[in-house]
Amino acid sequence: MGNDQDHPTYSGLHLGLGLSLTTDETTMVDDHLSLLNPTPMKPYFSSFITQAEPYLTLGLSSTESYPNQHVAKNKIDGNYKACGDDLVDLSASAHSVASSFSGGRLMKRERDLSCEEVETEATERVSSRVSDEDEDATNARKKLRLTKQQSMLLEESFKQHSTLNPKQKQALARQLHLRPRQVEVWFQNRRARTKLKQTEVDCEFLKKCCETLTEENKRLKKELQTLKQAQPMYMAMPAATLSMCPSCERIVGDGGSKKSPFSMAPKPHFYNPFTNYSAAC
DNA sequence: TCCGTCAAACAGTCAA
DNA sequence: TTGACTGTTTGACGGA
Repeated sequence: MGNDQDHPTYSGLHLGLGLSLTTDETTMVDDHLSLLNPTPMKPYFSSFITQAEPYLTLGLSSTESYPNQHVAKNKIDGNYKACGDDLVDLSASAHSVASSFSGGRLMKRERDLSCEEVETEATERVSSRVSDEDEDATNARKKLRLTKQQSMLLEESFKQHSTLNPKQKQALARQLHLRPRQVEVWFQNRRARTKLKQTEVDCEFLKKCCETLTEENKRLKKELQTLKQAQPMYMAMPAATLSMCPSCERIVGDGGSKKSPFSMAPKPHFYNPFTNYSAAC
């Protein structure tokens, strides 16, 4: 594979009408989930099995016939998809390019294709560009879009364990028809983005805490001001004779043996997640 | 393995 | 309806 001579030279565009059945991949996902989870999501996946979507494909039949060849070249270069144990010379981006000429909906449709279908269709459409791929494989950033099934499977695996040992990585890669490196990268990104999301959540939480504390501080200052105005004697009393109970926050004089006439009302409860002093009471 | 970054793919919006 | 534009998501890469 990968030789121009192996493939016929196409001329012009071809239009195809087909019916997609995703039973093969669904079975694969289902099998895997049954391993991961004793109660696989059968009802959900059964919808895939029973789905027979008609679809329309508009393919490019010749490299020479690309209406915008430089764009196509950029997008196809260096992309490939691994199916089974062999690397198949095709590109997820490449069939996006092909489908992009026929509209966004088709593009979306193609993301849901099973690996086998992708292999068949994309091989037909882009195999004649292999020489160009080789040419620019080094300087083009490879990018594929995982199918829904692949993403779901990865998500399921991630739920089980957020890191993979080499054996698990290999197994998952085989199962998903991806390279181990791709699985590894997916997990790296997933971990990083989970962490980022958690950081954002924490940040929001802290902001709210800060706001609440600021409000509380303002309220207490105001209360103190009111007390100062109402009870000038309060301030005249030597500080050494006053103490505050840390639990109920009442001000007591002389070690608290007798009740102070200046006892403050208990502070409204404010829960501080970091220092929950009220527990000491 | 993590982190920062790039860039393709995609979705949403809006004017013509 | 369509194409341009913009913002977001996500696969991939290189360095620490």
